[in-house]
Amino acid sequence: MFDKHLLIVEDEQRLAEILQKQLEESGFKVDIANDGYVGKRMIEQQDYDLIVLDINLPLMNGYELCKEIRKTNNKIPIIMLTALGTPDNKLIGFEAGADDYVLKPFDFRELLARINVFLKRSNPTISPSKILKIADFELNLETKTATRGNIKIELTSKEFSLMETFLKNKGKLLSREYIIEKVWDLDFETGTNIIDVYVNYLRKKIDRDFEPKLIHTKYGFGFYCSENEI
Amino acid sequence: MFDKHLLIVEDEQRLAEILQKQLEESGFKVDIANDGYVGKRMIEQQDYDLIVLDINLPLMNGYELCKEIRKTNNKIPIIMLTALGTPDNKLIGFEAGADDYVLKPFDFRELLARINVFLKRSNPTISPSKILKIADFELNLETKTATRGNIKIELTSKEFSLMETFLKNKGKLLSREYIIEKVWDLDFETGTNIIDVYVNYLRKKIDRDFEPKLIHTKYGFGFYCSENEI
DNA sequence: AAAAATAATTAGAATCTTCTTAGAAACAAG
DNA sequence: CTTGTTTCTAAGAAGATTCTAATTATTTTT
Repeated sequence: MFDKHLLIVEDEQRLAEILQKQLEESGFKVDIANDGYVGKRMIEQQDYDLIVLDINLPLMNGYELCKEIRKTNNKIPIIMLTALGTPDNKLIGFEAGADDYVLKPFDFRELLARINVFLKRSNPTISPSKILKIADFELNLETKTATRGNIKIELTSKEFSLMETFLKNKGKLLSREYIIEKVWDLDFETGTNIIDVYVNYLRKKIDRDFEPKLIHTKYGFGFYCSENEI
Repeated sequence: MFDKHLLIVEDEQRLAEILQKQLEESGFKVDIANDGYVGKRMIEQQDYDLIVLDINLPLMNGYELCKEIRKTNNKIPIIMLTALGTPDNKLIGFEAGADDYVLKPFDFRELLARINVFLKRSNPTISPSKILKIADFELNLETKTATRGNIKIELTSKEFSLMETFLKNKGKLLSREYIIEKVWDLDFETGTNIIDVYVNYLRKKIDRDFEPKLIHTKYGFGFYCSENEI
C-alpha cells in the first residue's frame, strides 16, 4: 500500500544484499549504493523515504554524505550503521545530522523497528487521537463527552464544537472570523456576538470552578485555549 | 523562548536528579516522576514535548506506561532508558510504541543528541516569516505577542499594526501618508496627529526602557524603524 | 535670537470590545 | 400540542482602546 522507498549506502556488498533482501521481505522498495558519491547522486535523483548509511565508505564517508544531504534536506530520516561504537563517534554522527545510530553487529529486527519509528513519524497518516486533552480536561470525540478532573461535564452540540475547535488549535490564537467560520460555518461578519455568548457558556462549565483557566481572551484579537497565557 | 518541557520517569532518585540537572543546563524544563502511576497522571495533566522512560518502575513498568500513553497520544516522542539490553527487550520497547531505546550506562551527550533528534522533528518549525525581528525585539504575527529581551510587551491592536508596518519596512523611511494608509486605511490627510500619538505609545512600551532605540523620527519626512540612525 | 514649523506628550472624551444576562426563536421528544 | 432544551439576538455594564485637541518641547528657518 504505502511502498516506502529506502536507500542503503553500504560498501560491503554481502551485508548490503542481505539487508536489501530482508527489508524487501518487510515490504519496502530498497536500492543500494556502494559508495558515497553514488549514494549522493541517487539521493538527488530519487525521493527516498529513509536512508540507511554506513560510515566507512569509499570516496566520501558517511558523515560527509550526511552533512551533504542535510544541506538540502533536513527532513529525510537518516539511520547510521557502523561498527564504530565509541560515544564520540556517535556524537559526530548526530552532529552531522543523523537521526539514529545503530551499531554493527545488529539485530535486524531492531533496525527494522527503528526504521519504522521514523517512517511512522514522517508519514502524516498518524491516526489523529480521538480524545483531545488539555491539563485535566478531556474531550472525547467519539462519545461526545467531556470531563474535567474526574467530573463529567455536559456540553451541548455547539458548545462541543467550539471546544473541539479550541482544542485542535491548542495554544494558537484564533480570530473571531476563524471561529465563526469553523463552528458556525458563516464566512461573513453578521454583527452577531454569538461567539462571546458561547465562550461565556463554556467558561461557566469548564473554567469557573477549576484551575488553571483554559479559555483566554486576547483583547482586540480573539481567543485561545491553553493551560497558561501566551 | 521555546522552552521544551520534558518528563523523566525514573525510580532511581539519584539518576533522575542528575539527568534533570543536566537537561536543565541544556535549556529544558524538566519534571520527574518516580513511578509509573505518577508518570501517567503527570502526562495527562501536562503537555510534555518528550518523555524519557525507564523500564523498571514500581507500580507500572515502562512498557505498560508506554502503551497507555500511546492509546491517546501517538505523537509525543518516548525514549526508553534501561539496562536490559538484549535484542528482545529492545523489540518489546519498540512494539510498545517507543521511539528510541538507550542503554544504561549511557553517555549523556548521546541521550541529549537523541532527544534533540525527536524534538527537532516534532516541532514543525514555525515558518520564520511569521516572526518579525529587530535587535532583541520580536513581533509574533501568529500569537500577536511582542517581546523585547525576554520581557513580554502587551500591544493593543493598533499598536501592533503600526509596529508590524515598521518592521516590514525595517530601515526604510516611511511617510505619514504611507503609515496612515497602511495602518488606518485612510487615503487622505485629515489633519489628525494620530500617528504621533501612537508612535509615542510604542516608544513608551518598546524603547523607553531599552537600548538601542528602534523607532526614529526624520524631521519633516516621517519615521523609520532601525537599530541605528540612518 | 526670534519666529515658524514640526514633533512629543498628555488628559480626557468618544468609541469599541468584551462579558453577562434575559428572553425570544428554533428545535426535539414525548 | 406541550414541554424542555438548545440556539441565538439584543441590550446594558464595565473596561480597554482609540482618537481629538490642547499644551509643551524641539528643530529649522529667518
